[in-house]
Parts: sequence; C-alpha cells; structure tokens
Amino acid sequence: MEKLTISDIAALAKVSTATVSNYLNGNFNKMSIKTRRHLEEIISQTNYRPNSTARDLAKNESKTIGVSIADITNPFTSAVLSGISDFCSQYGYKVVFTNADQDPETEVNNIIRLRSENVAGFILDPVSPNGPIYKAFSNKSSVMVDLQAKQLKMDTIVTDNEKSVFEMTQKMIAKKYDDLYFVSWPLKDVSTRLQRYQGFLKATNYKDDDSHLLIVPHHGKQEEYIAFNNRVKEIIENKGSKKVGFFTMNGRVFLRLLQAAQQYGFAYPTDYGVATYEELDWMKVLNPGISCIQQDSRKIGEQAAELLNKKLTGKSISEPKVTIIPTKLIIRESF
Amino acid sequence: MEKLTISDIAALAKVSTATVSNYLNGNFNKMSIKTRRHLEEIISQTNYRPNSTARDLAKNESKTIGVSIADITNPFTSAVLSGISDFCSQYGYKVVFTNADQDPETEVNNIIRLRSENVAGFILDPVSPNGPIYKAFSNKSSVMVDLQAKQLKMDTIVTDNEKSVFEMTQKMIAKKYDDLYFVSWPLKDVSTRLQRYQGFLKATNYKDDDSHLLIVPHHGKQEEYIAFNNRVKEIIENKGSKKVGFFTMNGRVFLRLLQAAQQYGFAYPTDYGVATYEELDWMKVLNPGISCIQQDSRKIGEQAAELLNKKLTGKSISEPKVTIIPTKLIIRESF
DNA sequence: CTGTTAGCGCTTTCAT
DNA sequence: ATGAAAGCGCTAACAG
Repeated sequence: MEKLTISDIAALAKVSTATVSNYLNGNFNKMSIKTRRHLEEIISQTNYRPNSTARDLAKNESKTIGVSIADITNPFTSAVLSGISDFCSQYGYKVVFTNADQDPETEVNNIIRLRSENVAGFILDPVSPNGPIYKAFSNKSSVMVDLQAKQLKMDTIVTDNEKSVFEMTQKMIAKKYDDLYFVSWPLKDVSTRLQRYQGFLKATNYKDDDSHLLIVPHHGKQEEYIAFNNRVKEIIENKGSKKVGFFTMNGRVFLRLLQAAQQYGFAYPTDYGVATYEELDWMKVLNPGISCIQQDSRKIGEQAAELLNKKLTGKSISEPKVTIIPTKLIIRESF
Repeated sequence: MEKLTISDIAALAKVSTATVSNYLNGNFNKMSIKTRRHLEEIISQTNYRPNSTARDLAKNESKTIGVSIADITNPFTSAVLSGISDFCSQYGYKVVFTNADQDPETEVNNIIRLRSENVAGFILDPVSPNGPIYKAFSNKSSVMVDLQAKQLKMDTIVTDNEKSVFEMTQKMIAKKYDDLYFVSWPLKDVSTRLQRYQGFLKATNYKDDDSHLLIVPHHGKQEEYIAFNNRVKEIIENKGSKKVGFFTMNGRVFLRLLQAAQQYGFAYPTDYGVATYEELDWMKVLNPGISCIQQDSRKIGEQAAELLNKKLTGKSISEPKVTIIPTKLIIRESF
C-alpha cells in the first residue's frame, strides 16, 4: 500500500494534476460536474490523502500553530491546551507544542525551534514574558495567554485576576476577618500574581509593604518550606482576638498552606479562614468545602486560538490589547 | 525582513546551494574549512533558518510525531506528554497532538487527520484500543501507551498494573483487612482496569463474581453516584466484626470514594482502610496520609518516544511486545 | 572540494 | 473545462 500522490490520482482519473488539485481545493467551478463525480469516486476508493507538507510548501503557508508552554503538568495548562486543540481541529490547524518546564532558557530554545518549523502563528504561555525574545514577536501572528508582559507586544488573554480577588477578599472582610494574608509564589515580575495581589491590597487597604504577604518558594529547598511553615504557625498562634484569613494565589499554593496548617493541627474555618484562586478537581472532596475563584481555563485556550485565527486570516489586526475572561466566585465553608 | 532562503545564503556566500545544504546537514567533510567558516559567519549574521517544510518534502520524511491522546486534562496524560516532549525536543522531532476528550468518534477523526498530516510516527493513548481503526496501524511506526489492545498490533508501554495491585492488596491483607473491595470505573474492555482488578483478585482469592467489585460511573448521572454512595455506606455500616478495605483503581475514583465516605461521616483508617493506584499532587495533604501506587507517567512518555525513534530510524523492529514500567508502593497511614 | 540539476508533491498561472 | 509547466525551498546524486 504505497503512499499515493496527486499524479497517481490524475493518472487513474485520466485528468491532469491541475484538475485534481482544483478538486482538492474545492474549485468545483473549474471542472465539469462529470469529472467532479469521477474524482470523488476515485479519491474515496483509493482513500487518497494529499500530502500536507507538499501543500504547505507550495502555498507557502503552514496551517500549523505553535504553542509554547511554560509547564505542561500544570492543570491550568492542560485546560488551555484542550481549548486550543478543540478550536484548531475544527479549523484544520495542526498544533505543535513545546514545553519549557518552567525554565527560561528552555523556553527560548523552544521558541527558536518553533520559529524554524515555520508555524503560521504562535500561542505563548510564557515563563518570562518580559524576556528579550518576546520583543521580537509581531502582533500579527501571536497571542499570549495567562501572563501579561509589562510592555504589551501582542494580544493577551488572561483571567480576571484583580477584580475577582478583590471581591473574594471583600467577602472575607465582610465575615469579620481582620488579619488577612496573601499567600503566593514569589511575585517577581509575574503579572498574574501581581494583579491578584493588587486586588487583595485594594480590598484590604493594606499598604504595599509585604507585611501581609506570605511567600511560598516555588521549587525551593527544604529549609525554605520550613521557614514558610513556621511563619504560618506564628501567624495563627499569635492572632489574639483577631480573625486570621489567608488568600492563596493558586491551587498549588493553597495545598502548601494546607500542609503547613495541618502540620500544627490547625483547621479551617475554626483556626483560620481561607480562600483560593483556581478550583481543582480534588478540592471538591475537601471538607469543609473551600471557597474559590473558578477560572475558565479552557475558554482561554479557545479564545486564544480563535483570535489567532482571525489574525492569520487577515481580519482585525490592530494595537495589542488584553482580553479578560471572567471568573466565578464559589463560596463554601472555608471562611 | 524577508524570509531568507537557501539560495540567498548561497548567493551571499558565493557558493552553490548544494554546499550550503551540506553545511546545514553537517557534512563538513564535503567542504574546505574555509568555506565552512565563511558559511558559519554568514548564517549566524543573517540569522538564517532553513525552511523545515521544504526540507521535509525533499527528504520525504517529517521528523514529526503525532500524538493522539484520549483526554488531555487527565494528569496522567500531561505527564506522559511531558516525557514525550522532552525526548522529542532533544532529538529534533516536532510533536503535534490531538485530543479526543474521551470520545471514540473524535478519536477516529483525530487519527485520520494525523495520518494526512503525514507524521513520521504515532504515539497513541487510546480511548478504545480495540476499535477497528487500530487494526490498520503498523508496528513499524507506532507505539501505544497506557492501555493495551486485546490483539497486540504494536509495541505498548504500560505500568505494572497487576503486580503492584497484587502487592498492595497483600499489604492490606497482612493488616487483617478481611473484607476488601475493588473500586473502579466500569471495567469493560479497558486493559488497565482489568489488569488491576486481576491483581486484586489474585491477592484476595475472591471469585471473579463482582461481589467485591464496586463500580463508580465515569461520566454518570446524579442517581448513579447516589447509588454508589449508598453502596459504600452499606458496606461500612454492615461490616460487623470485619475490617473493611477499599482499593481504588485511580486517583479520581479514590476521590469519589472519599466523597462518599465523608458524606456519611466515615473516616479512614478508623472506619475503613483504603489504598489507591496513582499518586496525585493533592494527595500529599491528605491527613492521614494515603497509601498509593506511584507510577512514573513521565517515563512512559519518554520510553514511548525513545522506542518510536528507534523504530523510525530502522533499528529493532520485531514482533509487537509490551513494556512494563515499574511502579513504587508508598505506604502511609490510610490502612 | 564544489557546482549542476533533477526531483519531493502540490499549487497556480497561462494557454488551449 | 482542462492541461502544461514553472515554481515553493531544500536534498542528493552526479559530474567535474
């Protein structure tokens, strides 16, 4: 069962390759209804599929979109990919991806590779969106997701970070929590974290002096985690007559907080209140239920792909702007 | 900044395209050291990248591997993808993927699409590995992961399902659990589930009559979940002097069991014992700790890619066989 | 060591 | 309505 080519089909049908090509591209007005039927017949019988590499070369386009992702094991990312993939299969794009595993260098290499694989466009879930390599992107063929660069170079799709955290924090305040902490991986330059922190600060009116900021290491050493645990313990133990509450900046950070608290026998909502950004599968079994901010990660992917498609097909290219996907507050019993 | 081609470089360097091509392909013995340096210079200055589409066409190869995945939001899958992606970026493959979202029809369409995108090889994480479309695959260019077809058509990489469940169940028995249940999504034709169940049966010596099998619906209706919950309640309540233990067939099923038990106020290891296949992130915060079988999902991906690479490069093609990736038993306090 | 040239499979003018 | 033929950017004989 050798791979058939367009000339094989042409020969079988006793027409030229041009006609076959026209058939393949839906230019049915360029042939008689008779040859059209004939070709239809032959192609379905032989099960012929055009070689997409050759087509890409001839058309000098690629119908491929490259997705550079920061960390594929992040559940957020899977959902985004799922959205992208959905859209792309509908619109006939292939999607090739690379995974940086949170390493900025790997990210750069990945992007360079994607470039040379001449993809039609990029969807970028960046490790360091302010890195120099991102300067070189054109808004014509790329969109960024999740994170947002300081200098907006391209359209960017993010969730409603600031506002939703603002609202959730307000709800905690309404329940008389008067000693609140924002728990996060290092903020440094990461827009989502900064925006979420901003929402927190706005709601609490705390000064931006880190006194209510708790940093969890990301890929840290044992001792850094111990320091974090101690800090949590200290805060809860010394709360006095205040009500201590934590807002964790994502699901994994929430996990860390929970571990720390459990280690010292503290339980929510008795000893402390807590809410988190992101709802993950396993949170559903937590008891008491955990209040959280649901983000529609899948939609981020879909929108990104859709927007990219628009750009690639020539519609609607303008100044880079930020699209915000709304979130949903889920209130349970954790504070 | 027009896209440069090989002839541009040839012209700039005042050599033929053949020489440039040779340079690009590392055939340095076919040119003087001088032209080599010269080319090196020019290429780095112009930042020229060969067009991989053209190269693929000319070589009639594609250096692309297609990954058909059953459900990208499954954490197991992300890990596998991560392994694949790692290997592939090292060996210069691009990886394009499709997601079936657990739907057999989508899976078929995805595979057809991948075919027409003429990928060099396939890695298949199947929804229904016994479906007719899988019959058409050649062992020369594909490998299957996670699930295993009844009729082995191609090399397959799975984890050590039966043995590890056998061992874990034995440990429960050693702790005097004498009323054990295997909790699972519907077994129907899914090799991993069947194998795990086999391990359970071997260890317990229960008859294969479903009396110790608890089925959780996969994407079921409310009432099916309620029925499941009731069954769990019933079992625990009526245990009498026996020690009731559950083995759950994966992380999500474990979650379901936990929810059911919690609903009626039952806690492990007091009211029942439990262990599970698969260790997920969030299990680390469970208290008491949960005994589980760790599988190295990332390694499955790596191995699959490595094996596929061997086949594609012509080495070692033989009868399809199954590779088993070892697992690790983690014993904590859940039984 | 270097260049000429014929493809790879498809698209697309331009004739007919 | 159909076909001949020139490319798309690169590779790989083959010749020199």
